[in-house]
Amino acid sequence: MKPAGETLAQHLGCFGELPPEDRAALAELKAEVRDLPRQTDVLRRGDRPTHVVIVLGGLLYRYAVGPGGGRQIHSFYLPTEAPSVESLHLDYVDNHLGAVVHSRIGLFPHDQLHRLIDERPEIRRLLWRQTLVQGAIFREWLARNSTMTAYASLAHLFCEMFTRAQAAGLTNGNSCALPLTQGFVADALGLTAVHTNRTLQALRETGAVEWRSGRLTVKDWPKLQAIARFHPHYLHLRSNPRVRRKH
Amino acid sequence: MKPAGETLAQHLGCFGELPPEDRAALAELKAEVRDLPRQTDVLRRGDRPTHVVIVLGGLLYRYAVGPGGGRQIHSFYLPTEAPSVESLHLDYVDNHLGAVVHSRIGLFPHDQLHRLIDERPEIRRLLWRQTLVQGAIFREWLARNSTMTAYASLAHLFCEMFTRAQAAGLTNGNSCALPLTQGFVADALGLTAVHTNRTLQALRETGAVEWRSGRLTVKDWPKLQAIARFHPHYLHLRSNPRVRRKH
DNA sequence: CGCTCGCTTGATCTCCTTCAAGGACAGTGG
DNA sequence: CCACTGTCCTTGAAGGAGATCAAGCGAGCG
Repeated sequence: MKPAGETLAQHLGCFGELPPEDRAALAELKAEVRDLPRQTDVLRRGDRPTHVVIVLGGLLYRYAVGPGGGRQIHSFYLPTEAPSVESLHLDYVDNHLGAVVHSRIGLFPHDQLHRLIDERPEIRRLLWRQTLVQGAIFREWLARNSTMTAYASLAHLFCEMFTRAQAAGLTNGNSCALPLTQGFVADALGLTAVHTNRTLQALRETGAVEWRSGRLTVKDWPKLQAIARFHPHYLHLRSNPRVRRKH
Repeated sequence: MKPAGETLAQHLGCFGELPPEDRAALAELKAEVRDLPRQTDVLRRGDRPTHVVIVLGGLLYRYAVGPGGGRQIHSFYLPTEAPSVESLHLDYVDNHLGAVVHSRIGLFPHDQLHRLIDERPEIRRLLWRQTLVQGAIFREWLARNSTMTAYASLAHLFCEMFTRAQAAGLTNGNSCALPLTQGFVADALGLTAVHTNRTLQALRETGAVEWRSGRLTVKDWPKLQAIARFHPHYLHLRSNPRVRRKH
């Protein structure tokens, strides 16, 4: 497997130009690699992390648990993505980070990253930007869960995950791994598992998308995108042919 | 009125210690001050701003307009707050920023702030942190709008706005200005104006809170907080007596 | 004085929840 | 090899939170 530092460089490269020296500096980062069994947490609310997490394999998710035991999932994290860069500048984390399925993560010590941030403005710029894109995703999820029907919401989630998988180089033709259960999706969309199931069936019948046994297959992207009203500008990806930036 | 640079310093001070030199450096920032009539926009989706906005008076809001014309409000911005710090590192903004009521804003040129960011690590840290706290607020709104009832959601919004007003030094005893219409609140909570109205009446009847003609009065904070299940940790405010951080 | 904007109320409809239960499948232990 | 168990998916029926449609009212304002 590629060293974790290179993976981080690849991820940051999704958001902007990264000079070769900076890329090399990232590649030299030492990361502790750790395996996470499914349904275990890396970070819990209130923790004061000393490392930044990068996903090397599997699937992570960020979530909060409400007083009634209800779980709100804030985001899913594919391999190459970095879910906790923000911990560099917040003294405690305000939600949980766990593994959906058995996963492998890398841990970069804060001090190493802070050194790079101090010395290399481009790395700083892209790390910062990465946290801002996270914020943009949260806003999009807010709008989606607040205003869209279950039907469109589900399609939207599929569009986003597929687009991000594409940016991460994880797609295989028109399909990618998405090892979630319907319960996880329900908690991301703010629905019940029952209704998610029924909505999924409706989506399947359109023939636009298939999602079975942990694998997502986009059979008709324009149709799926139309159902979801999906526009990837909020992901701030560069060099994705599908992304048309407004100038 | 206090110079805009000092206001920015005050705001950043809500999130962490700011050395006197840094505070002085901020205070020397030159800002263009501008008046905004109500219901006008400062930034529109796709813009490439050259300045960072700070609210000096009135009330701003960040929003997106869906394909069906539906408006999702992502946040409100009180005086002293800075809604567009993220534009320093994103090349285009992905939603609109407008004035709810007649407002006054300050505009800091990007290059001036970039200079401070390069030269003053503490300012950089707090500016970055400010953007991360924004992200935390979006996550909280996501969870609120996705999982809470209209009744609790409305209470939650009141709790948040009052707490933020307190941090900004804008409260007067147990009340603060909140010059919104019910339609704005509805679009923030993902409800209709009609249902917002009915929910508001239910909240009024509890005697916990009053919100009339643009002024919010918290008559029973513990009760309101209990209804909303409000915990301010996500605001990452320091030195707010009400904030109990988990260690 | 009339007009617009925002608040309020009523009646009906629907999307989603809740509760309940059956079935498919994998892992485990006898 | 086969019961046993848990997890996930699926389906049905009933109930509720909030949407939608429609209309009246009050206050600020040109």
